[in-house]
Amino acid sequence: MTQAKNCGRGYNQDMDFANLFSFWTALTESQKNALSRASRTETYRAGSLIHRADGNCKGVMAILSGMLRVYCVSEEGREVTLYRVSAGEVCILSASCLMDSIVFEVLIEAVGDTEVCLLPAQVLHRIEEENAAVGLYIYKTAAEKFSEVLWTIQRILFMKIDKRILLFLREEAAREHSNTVRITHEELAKDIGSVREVVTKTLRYLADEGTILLSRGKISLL
Amino acid sequence: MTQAKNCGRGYNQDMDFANLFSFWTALTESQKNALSRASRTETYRAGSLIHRADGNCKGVMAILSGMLRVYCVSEEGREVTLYRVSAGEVCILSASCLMDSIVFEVLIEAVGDTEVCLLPAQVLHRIEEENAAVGLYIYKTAAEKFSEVLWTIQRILFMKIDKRILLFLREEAAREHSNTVRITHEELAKDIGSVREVVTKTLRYLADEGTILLSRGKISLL
DNA sequence: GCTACTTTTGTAACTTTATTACAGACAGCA
DNA sequence: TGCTGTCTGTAATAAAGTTACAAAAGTAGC
Repeated sequence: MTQAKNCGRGYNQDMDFANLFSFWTALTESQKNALSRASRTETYRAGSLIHRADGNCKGVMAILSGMLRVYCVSEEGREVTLYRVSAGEVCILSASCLMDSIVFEVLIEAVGDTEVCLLPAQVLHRIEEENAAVGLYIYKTAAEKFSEVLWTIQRILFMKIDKRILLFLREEAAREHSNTVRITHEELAKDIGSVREVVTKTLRYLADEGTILLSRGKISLL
Repeated sequence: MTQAKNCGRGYNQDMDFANLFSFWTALTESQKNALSRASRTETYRAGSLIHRADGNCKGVMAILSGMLRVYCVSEEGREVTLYRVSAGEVCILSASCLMDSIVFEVLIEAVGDTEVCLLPAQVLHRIEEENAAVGLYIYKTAAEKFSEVLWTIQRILFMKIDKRILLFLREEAAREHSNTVRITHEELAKDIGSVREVVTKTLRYLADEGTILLSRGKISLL
């Protein structure tokens, strides 16, 4: 029914889109057609920058495979990860230009090689003016993400470094169904909003204590 | 036309509401009537708590006079101010229960004696189901506030304490059209996300340097 | 295998900020 | 005037971030 030039190749593409984007069912047929025709898959190399702080932005993207990292940077280059977006989830801040009178100073990069289904900002913007459900979806999804970010921030502000590290490792372990997490101290530092040297020292302390086991590029929970 | 039992007593109450709440014009007559009848003014004493972290919440409130402070607290009781809401502005996080699948761990207190026009959550929730503009307004306003919060957080994470203090003082001075700010070190510490002792020391340094002038309960910019 | 190179980890000295603890200064009021 | 509570000052210590450098582990080319 709806025709996607680039995004998805299933028998029932309408259902594919509906699974990726929860506002899909609120669209008219012609809106669905316009969006699915404008949609396209994009592939990003590990480490490549998808979104900068300046005005222009790509649009709403559903992650098909891989992972994105949304983070902010200080003038000196210190990074703090706000959250990650994994396969099956939607990245909304890559559509920040659709939210007027709001400017987010955030960057988005691909963690591993990442494939997304992109709904371009331009087309979404046009449809938003016809259909209030689109605007509602965008702002609601953004607000949801921000509530997550607030939790992350509260951890950084109030929790001591050793607890933050352990909490992060346990969450990662649970997500990957393994008690070994493949990550460098540098990455871990960015994820918990700290710096590499402090993370290294704290990890060493936790290892001496017998809580974790360290090896190059990976950490095992005991 | 619309009848407000408690909120406002002007000749043209419809216009009053429209000035306070930008979604007002998108409502039907009966919705306006229902809301304005359910609305009420509430007065809070300086320092009183308006919103806790738990589930229940009051609703959307426009500040008529005074000021609210939205902040979060650590387990040990350390407070960090996220933002303030002044007369003429709208407090949206006091309606957090209207945003489903979102939980904000924030508190709201009255800074000075404060008078608000409250649109109760219950009634708003009913109207939201009939009129998409209400939901859009709520989530959009929340997203806007969060973008402000993100700036505040970035300051706390990346900016040194002396710059943060001076920036805050200059903003306060501009807002009050006076280069003397009435505030205690304790309050200032909460506002910039630090602690009183550090603020006292830094202020002393700035005073010795000749940038500011200190006296009990107030700080003057030179 | 050996060497050159990159990435990752380790460590130490130092700075900044937070925590803990206590004391003095000031203002209002009984 | 003295009492009381709030506000400010200070110091010792702990936690975290910064700067600087080096060792260890992995990778690629020969």
